[in-house]
Amino acid sequence: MPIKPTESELEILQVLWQCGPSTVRQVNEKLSEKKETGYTTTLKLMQIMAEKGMLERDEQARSHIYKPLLKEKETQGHLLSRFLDATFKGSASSLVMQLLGNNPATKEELKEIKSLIEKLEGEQK
Amino acid sequence: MPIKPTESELEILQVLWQCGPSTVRQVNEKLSEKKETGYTTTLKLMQIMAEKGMLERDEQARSHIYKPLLKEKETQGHLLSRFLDATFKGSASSLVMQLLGNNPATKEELKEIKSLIEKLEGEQK
DNA sequence: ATATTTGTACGAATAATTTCGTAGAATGAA
DNA sequence: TTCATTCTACGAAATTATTCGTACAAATAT
Repeated sequence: MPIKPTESELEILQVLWQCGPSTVRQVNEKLSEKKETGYTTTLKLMQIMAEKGMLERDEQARSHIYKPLLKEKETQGHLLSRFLDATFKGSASSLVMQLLGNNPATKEELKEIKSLIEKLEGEQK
Repeated sequence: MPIKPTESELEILQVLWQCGPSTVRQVNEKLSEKKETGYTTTLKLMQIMAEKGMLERDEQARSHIYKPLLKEKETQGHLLSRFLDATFKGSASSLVMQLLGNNPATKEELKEIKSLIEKLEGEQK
């Protein structure tokens, strides 16, 4: 059973994936751009995540440096597949319909997706 | 801010969307197919959902009949857009890539999606 | 050297969600 | 009638997630 990060944990992972290994302060600063967040709150969360095996920390320096042990794509994949089941009863096409129908995608995104589909159709034969 | 059903609440909504207005027992029976669930647990949840305005209940008969006040598509849309932001930083195309890359879709699904994209590309111009 | 700042540790308060036990009313069967 | 079953109501325990205060060690500045 793959690890399921909570919402707050995911926010932290996003920062680490984007910025690379970071200190609590750096992560907290980044999170604070979006929303009010206490330093010790972020600290505690990251400590818990380390305990859970989501993060690894380097205690060499006084400010510990954390890095993600979960891979971005892989985690997105797990979360997506859970979400797909819970919300769309597993129907990928309903999800995509809903997605493209509502959230207007850019022309580039559409082209990108289309070419992926064509590639898949090719493979499938 | 749209209402955000919790996971358990969503499971109940799914049953009601699929089966139409139902009693607690009917919902509980349906849920039990998938996983162990106590009757009073389901009852309590549905009562709370009614308080929150997610369900409406008809108290005419002794067994109250509940029906969803949230629309399926609409709710899926809200949940999806939250999920998209939280997990894919809002990038619809990454989500679709991940989705089609992993969960193999059928030929029909792919065709369906492709024609939707072509329609959208047409509109956009 | 002493005061200020910056860091970790950690317990515990708070909040949100889920589960369950028990009471008692209504219904149905023996 | 009397007993068993099927409901709702509801409080409260159990669980999970989030937030925060305080203590104190290390580093830095005055």
